[in-house]
Amino acid sequence: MNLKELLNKEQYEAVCHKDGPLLILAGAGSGKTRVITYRIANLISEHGVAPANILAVTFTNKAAGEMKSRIRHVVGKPADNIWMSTFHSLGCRILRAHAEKLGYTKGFSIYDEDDRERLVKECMHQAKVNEKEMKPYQIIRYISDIKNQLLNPRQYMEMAQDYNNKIVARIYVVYEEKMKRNNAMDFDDLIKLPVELLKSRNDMLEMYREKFRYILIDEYQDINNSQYELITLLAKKHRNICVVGDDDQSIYKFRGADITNILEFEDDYKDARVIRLEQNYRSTKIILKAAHNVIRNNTNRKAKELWTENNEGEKIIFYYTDDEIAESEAILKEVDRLQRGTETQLRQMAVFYRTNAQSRVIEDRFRRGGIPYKLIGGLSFYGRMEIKDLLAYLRVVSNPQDIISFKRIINVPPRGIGDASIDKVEENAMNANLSFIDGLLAADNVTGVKDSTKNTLKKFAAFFKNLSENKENMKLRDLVREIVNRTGYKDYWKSDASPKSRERVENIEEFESAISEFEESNEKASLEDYLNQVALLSSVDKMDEKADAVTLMTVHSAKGLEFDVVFIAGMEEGLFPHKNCKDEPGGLEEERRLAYVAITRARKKLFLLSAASRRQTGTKRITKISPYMNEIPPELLEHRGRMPVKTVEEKYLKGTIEDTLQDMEPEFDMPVDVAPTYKPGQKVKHKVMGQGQIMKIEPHGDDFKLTVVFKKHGKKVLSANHAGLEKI
DNA sequence: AGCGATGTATTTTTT
DNA sequence: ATACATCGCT
Repeated sequence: MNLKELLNKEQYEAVCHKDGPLLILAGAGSGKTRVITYRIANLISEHGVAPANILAVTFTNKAAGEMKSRIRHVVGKPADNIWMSTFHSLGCRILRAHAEKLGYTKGFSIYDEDDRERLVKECMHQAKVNEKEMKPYQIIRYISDIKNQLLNPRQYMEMAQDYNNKIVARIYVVYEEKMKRNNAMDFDDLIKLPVELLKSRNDMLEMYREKFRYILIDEYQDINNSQYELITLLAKKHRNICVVGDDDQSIYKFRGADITNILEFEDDYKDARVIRLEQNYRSTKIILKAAHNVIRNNTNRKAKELWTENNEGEKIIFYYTDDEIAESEAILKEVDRLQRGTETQLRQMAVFYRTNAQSRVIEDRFRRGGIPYKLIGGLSFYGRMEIKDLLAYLRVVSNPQDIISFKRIINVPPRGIGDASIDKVEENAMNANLSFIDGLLAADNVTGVKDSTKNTLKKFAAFFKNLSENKENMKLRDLVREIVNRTGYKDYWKSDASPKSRERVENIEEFESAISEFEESNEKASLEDYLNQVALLSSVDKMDEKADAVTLMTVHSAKGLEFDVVFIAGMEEGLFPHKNCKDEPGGLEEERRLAYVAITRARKKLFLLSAASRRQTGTKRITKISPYMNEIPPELLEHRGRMPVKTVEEKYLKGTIEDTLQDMEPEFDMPVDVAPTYKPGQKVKHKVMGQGQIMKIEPHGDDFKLTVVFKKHGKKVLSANHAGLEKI
């Protein structure tokens, strides 16, 4: 392997660096993956480092798998001994080996946000917190933050000062108790608990420090506090830590990612070597220039500019459409044209959007237009209700302590078991110090539950107890078949002929074949392995590389990927940048980084789309073009679709009000049907002022403030209820 | 007690 | 639009 020929000067330096801390600042498309894989291969083949002594953390399991197979090409089978995965998979692997030391068993469940919310609701109930006071998902956010700070309930209790924090503290205590009783971990635990293990057990710390002599972390800019702690603990002794990242691509602040980790790496390791990769091999000059002109508006960043030897390329297309339907139409049209006209394959095209909700319209249009697509994230296969139900059935078998999963499926399909009965049985189990499943078996001791219900409960529990005891001897597929048939789950959906139910039956069958497939390709895998894999695979991991179809995904999911042609839909103020980011400190800068990430995914062709109006949660809103569009130099853009128009006011001052009626871009942020009587653009007549046009509607108490431009008197602000306007 | 129907608020992004 | 809670009916 002649590295000098394969790499540029900086890449070569990074690959050949052996011992000591190394920071690689790798811009978008600068060949980072290449550097990581060659560096690991080089450590093994040139420096004789044992693969088992290498730990590499990547952002997706897919990236890990790809790198591993490339390394295998160079060093062969020993590459399998490298620990290469995401942070959460790493944590899970450590915990599976040492669960008992922390008071869990190996079969612990991993709770996703959905399970967490169910649990939090129970906790709120138990801690006597009204759901109106704080919403469950807010509590989850708080708890997640607390766990990222590695705080236990007792520690947090002492710190909690203000009203909200005190409420959260009360719930957090109950939450942790219940999690432990359910033998369950959330995503945050998968990092927090390994840290606790290493901190409390010196033998464990020493063992893992000796094992992971060489550590490599990708996407370091998106690491949160607990992940930082974990890595720092492990790396402190040998200090062979190489981190790779780009401060301009930090987009996960909402889940605790802390950009200062990368900005301060050189303070943590004073002797750190720093290498910058600034040559871009991915995009055209025009795309790169546009990206730079957007990101340069951020103040909190390391100054830098990527460059490329690639072609100038084509102009970026700005597509302005009437509404989101027309937007999807435009995307479809362009996709179709590219697919026919050039050599671009569908798999080389992607549509990005800021929020998952935007995907539906695009999906519909693609489906009707006969263009195959793959949807990443959102309500994907594993997010479907029926699949989650089946997974809950499996989790009950794997972890009979998992009360949340039990409750999910205990009355699905309906067996006449209601909340009241469950509560009574659960309370009885608690008092008698029984597990939930044994509590069900002991249903006879409970008062106030019908005999028929008791029998159902007992039968139900006995069935799962039996499966749970025999799970080792059963094939996974048989386990699933047994569950699906014996619980009547499939028949339940089959009995209903609605298209929705038929789809569910199909999904159930697809699940059965998916599990068979898993079993065939992972012979030694247990039920627990399967459940872990399902819980920890990211949406991008589940992406089908082979299918020739257009990819639909959020900008967040797009990180680390690249496509020949990229469409970014919904370039509108309030959507991208999203309105919820306005109040958060640094929120707008983070949104801009998101835009930067989105733009830099494109190799050859970039489409940016805005719709003049958009329906959101049922109501239609007039939109404004995203400010990021103004940051891109106009000479890089080519316009398609309807023309952006000047404001009503501007037009009015120049011409007649009639001219403005056709094309206008009113400035308001109200649902159109909130003010039933008035609409922006509506021409009105006032007793004194005469003819005018409504430009802006804002809520004002129970009333609305109307901004009206009158022909004779210019702009006035009036109260909707008192102005006495007449529509004309 | 359990189920279905009606009314109402709404989550940006993800392991 | 959709999910979810609450309410009233069986």
